[in-house]
Amino acid sequence: MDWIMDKNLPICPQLCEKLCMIIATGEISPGERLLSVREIALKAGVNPNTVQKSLEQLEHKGVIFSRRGSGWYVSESIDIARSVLQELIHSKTTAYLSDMRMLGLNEEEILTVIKEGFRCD
Amino acid sequence: MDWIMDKNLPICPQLCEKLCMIIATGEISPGERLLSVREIALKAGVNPNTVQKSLEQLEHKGVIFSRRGSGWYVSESIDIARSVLQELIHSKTTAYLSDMRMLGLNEEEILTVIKEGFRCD
DNA sequence: GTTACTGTATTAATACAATAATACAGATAG
DNA sequence: CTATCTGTATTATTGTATTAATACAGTAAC
Repeated sequence: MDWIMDKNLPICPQLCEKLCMIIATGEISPGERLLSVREIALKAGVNPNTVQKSLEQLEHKGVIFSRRGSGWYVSESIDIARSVLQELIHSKTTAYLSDMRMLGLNEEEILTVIKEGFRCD
Repeated sequence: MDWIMDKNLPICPQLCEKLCMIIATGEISPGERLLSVREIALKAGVNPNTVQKSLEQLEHKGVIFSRRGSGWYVSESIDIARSVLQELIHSKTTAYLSDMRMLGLNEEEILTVIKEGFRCD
């Protein structure tokens, strides 16, 4: 995991997504401990308060839980993390398609620009 | 043109996109006058200052120009507006593809979620 | 020339995200 | 027990987007 953040976009959701990926892919298993708030903040180059906020949001969704004074731990199942990612994929796709239609593209044209995007990296 | 804004997203770029669409589609022709700053603000339900800022950004790109005391007018060519839209399509697509890869999807899976998105509206 | 419309500029207030700097309390290893 | 690591909470500050309320100057119609 690279912990490279885009400083032009909101930090908090970026952190949530990265942490979810780590958990959904099994890089950290259920019951295992995450890096500490301060360690994540250091690695990502962001404020500990922002990390704390992200962790609390994931806790609210049931992805992780905290033991005060000990650390943050992955919940018993990674299905929650996976469904959070699925929800993200769905909402981002819906927003993208809405944008493209707003910009005057039909379905065929959308597929064309997507495939063009595949070639240009 | 509907002038319905998403209050959860930044207003200024939304206005720029809408105005660009109006011009690129020929709804207002080169040399023709746009609605006044205050009229747009009223129709879109936003602040006149925000409209002003959007118009200045489009002026900087050469899409429109202003005549003080008279109004805002579409530039002689609509090619500029069209290229601005093309640039928007490209950057939004690049950002979307980057997101999807960050979320662990490969090209085939991206095409799948796009086509699913077509069905669900 | 007056009126009513334009664009333009300025200042203040509000809301929010993120940072910064602490402080405190629980956990754990020595 | 103590030191040091944890999470947690609080307050202040910064930067940005937006709103709000004006004020001023140019344009156009009458």
